[in-house]
Amino acid sequence: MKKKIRIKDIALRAGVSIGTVDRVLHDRGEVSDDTKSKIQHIIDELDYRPNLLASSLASKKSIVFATLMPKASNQDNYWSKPHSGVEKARNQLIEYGVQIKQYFFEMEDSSSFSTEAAKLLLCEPDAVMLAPCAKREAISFTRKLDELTIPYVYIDSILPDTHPISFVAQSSFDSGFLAAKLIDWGTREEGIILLIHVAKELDNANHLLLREKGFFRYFELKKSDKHRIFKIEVSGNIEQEILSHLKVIGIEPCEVSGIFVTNSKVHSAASFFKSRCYTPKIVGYDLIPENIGLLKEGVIDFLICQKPELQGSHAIHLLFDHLVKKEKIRKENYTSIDLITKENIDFYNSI
Amino acid sequence: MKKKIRIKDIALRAGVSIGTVDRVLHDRGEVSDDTKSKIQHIIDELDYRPNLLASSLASKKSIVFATLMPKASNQDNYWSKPHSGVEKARNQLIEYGVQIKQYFFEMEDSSSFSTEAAKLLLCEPDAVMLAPCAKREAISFTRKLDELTIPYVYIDSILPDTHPISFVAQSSFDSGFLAAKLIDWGTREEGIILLIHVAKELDNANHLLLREKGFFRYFELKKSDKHRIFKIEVSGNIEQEILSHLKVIGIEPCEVSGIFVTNSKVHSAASFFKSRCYTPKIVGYDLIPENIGLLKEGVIDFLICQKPELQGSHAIHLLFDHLVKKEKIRKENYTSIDLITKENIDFYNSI
DNA sequence: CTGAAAGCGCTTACAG
DNA sequence: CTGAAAGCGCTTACAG
Repeated sequence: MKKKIRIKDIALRAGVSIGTVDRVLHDRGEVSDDTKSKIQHIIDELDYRPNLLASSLASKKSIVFATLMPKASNQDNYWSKPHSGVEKARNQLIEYGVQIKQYFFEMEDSSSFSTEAAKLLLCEPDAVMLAPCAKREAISFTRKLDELTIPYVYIDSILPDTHPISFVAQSSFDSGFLAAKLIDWGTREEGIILLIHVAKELDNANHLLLREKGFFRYFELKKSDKHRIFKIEVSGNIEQEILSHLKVIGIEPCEVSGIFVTNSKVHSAASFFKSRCYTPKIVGYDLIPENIGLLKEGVIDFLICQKPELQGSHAIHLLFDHLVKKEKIRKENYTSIDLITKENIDFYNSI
Repeated sequence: MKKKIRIKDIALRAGVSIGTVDRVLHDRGEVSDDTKSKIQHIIDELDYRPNLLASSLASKKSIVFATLMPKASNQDNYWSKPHSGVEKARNQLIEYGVQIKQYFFEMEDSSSFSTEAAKLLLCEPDAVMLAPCAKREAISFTRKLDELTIPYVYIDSILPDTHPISFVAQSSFDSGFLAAKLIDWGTREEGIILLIHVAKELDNANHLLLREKGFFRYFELKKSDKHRIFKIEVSGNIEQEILSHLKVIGIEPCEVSGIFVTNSKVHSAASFFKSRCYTPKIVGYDLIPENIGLLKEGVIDFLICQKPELQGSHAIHLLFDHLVKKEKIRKENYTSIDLITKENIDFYNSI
C-alpha cells in the first residue's frame, strides 16, 4: 500500500514552501515559470491527489448550485422525487461547503419558468441544474447561462442545440420501444393496439414524440402485420375524447387488446377501460399514486419508471465532481428503463 | 440557516475544555458524573453533530472491514460484480480511514469457505460482510463472529436463525413470483410450462427453493388450470437430462411454451431449446455473458437481476454508517427486482 | 515571486 | 478528573 502523498512532500522535494505548491496546484499565479514547472513535474510524477477532506475543512468559501424544476403540487407528485433527490445530495455535500438554492416553476404556466429563472440568476450560482420542460423558455435561459459561462446540467429531458455539461435522463425513444415489446409479448391474438397521448401541447413535448417513435419503430422492425395500431391524442375530457376517437376508427372499447399511454396520465385512460367491459393490456409511465393504485388492482400491467429521485441526486453530484473535484464527468447519463409491475413494486427504490 | 455548532461551542457553554467534551462525546470515561451530565445536556440541547471530515482527518486510527464471498473465476463472472461494488465503496471511504480486506472461497468447494473464514479472522476485522453461500460453514462462522462480538452483514442471501446486523439481498420468493407473472403474461395458450433447477446441491440452496415456491404460489393464487407446470432438476449433462425428463413426462421439446430457470444457468437450458425446433418464452436470472448473448439474440426473453454491484457497495456503507457514523441502520435491505430485456439492457447499471 | 503563520474542527498523547 | 498543546492536510491572508 502506497503512502498517501501530501503537499508537504511535494514542497520538500521541490525545496519550496507549501504555499508555493498550493499556488501551482490551484493555478493562481504569482509563481516563476521555473519553479512552477519544477513543481508541476513532481506533482505529475507522484500522482498527487489532494485530500478533499482537509481541503474543504480548511476552505471557508462555499459553492452554490441552483436548481430549476417544476413545482410539486404535493408530496405524491412526480416532481417531488427529483426534489428529494436534490435534498439528499445536499445533505451529503453540505460539509463540503455546497449550498443549493432551489427554484420551482408552474408546469402549466411556462412564463413562470422565465420569472423563476430570472430570480435564480440573482443568487449568482456557480452552476445550475434544470429540467428543461418549457422548451422555448429553457432555450433562452440556457443562452443566458452560456453568456455568463455558468455550467448547467439537465435532468428529465434534453434540449437539442444547447450546451449543457451533462444530462441525466431516460432515453425516450428506447422506453417507447420497450413498451412496444411488452405489448407485443402480452397480446397474442391479432389485436387492436392504441397508442394514447394525454397531453396539451404535444408539439412542445419532445420526449412524448420520441416515445411514440420508439413504439412504432418496434413494430416496423418486427415486420408483422399481426397488430392494428391506432394513435389517439386526447387532452381535455379523456372519457369523451377516447370514445369519439374510437367511434371514428370504428371499434368498440372491448375490442382493444393493448394500450400504451406515453406518460404518467396512463391512469386516466386505464380508468376509462376499467369502467367498461374489458381490461386490455396497459403500459404507461411513472409511479404516481393513481397509477400505483391501478397497477396493484391489476388494471395497469406495466409502468415504465426512470428513477426520478436518482436523477436529482446524480445531477447534483455531477456538478460537484465537475466543479469541486475537478474530475471530467460523463456527458450522457441515461437512466435505466425500469419495468414495474404489481409484483415488484414494493421493492423498487427500497435501497 | 443554523450555524454549525462545534465542540468548542459546547466547551464554552459548559465552562470546560474541548478535551473534556470529547471525552463524554466518545464515552471514554475519566469525567466526573457532574460535568458529564452537564455536557451531555448541552450536547442534546444543541443537537450537536460531529464534523466527520475533521474527525477522520484528525484521527489516525483506521477501521478494518473484512469481506468473504465466492471467488470470481474471471471478470465476467457474476461474483466479480459484488467485488467491484466493494472496491467502489473502498475508494469512497478510504479517506475516512476504512481498510477493506477481501477473502474469497471456491463456490464448488465449501470447505474453502471455512479455511478462508479462518484466515479472515486473523486480520482482526472490526466488522464483516459475507455471502453465506455455503450454509453449514457459514452458520458455524457466524457463531464465531457472535462470540467475538464482531458485527456482520449478509449480501446475496440470508441465513435464518443467525444474527447479522443487516442484510442486502433480493427477495427470492418474490422474484420467483414475478417470473411466474411474466411467463403467464407471455404464454396465452393452454401451454406447458417448465420450472428448471440447474444446480448440484439443491437442498442446500435455500434461495432456489424460495424462488420455486414463489413461482408456484403465483399460479396457485391465480386459480386457473390453464397451464400445466412441470418441475425438472438437472445438474450434469443438461442436454441429456432435460431430454430424459421430458420423455418421462411424455412431451416433446416443441410443446413447451414457457420456461423458468431458477438461476443464472438459464443459458444452458435456453441453448437446449434454441438448438431444437422451437423457442419457448424463457425467463431466468442474472446478466452473465452467456445469458446476455442469448437475451440479445431473442432466445431468452427476461432476465431477473439484483444489482450485484450495489449489493457489495451498499453492504460496506451499512457497516460504515453503523460503526463510524454510529447511525442506526436498516436491518432489511431488499434490492429491487429488475426486469431486463433485449430492449433495456444497454441502459441497465449505466448510472 | 516566496515563505511563515494561523486556522478549519477534531483527536491524541501528555502533564498535572 | 481536567486542560493545554500539537497535529491531521489543506487554505488563506499577510509580510517581505
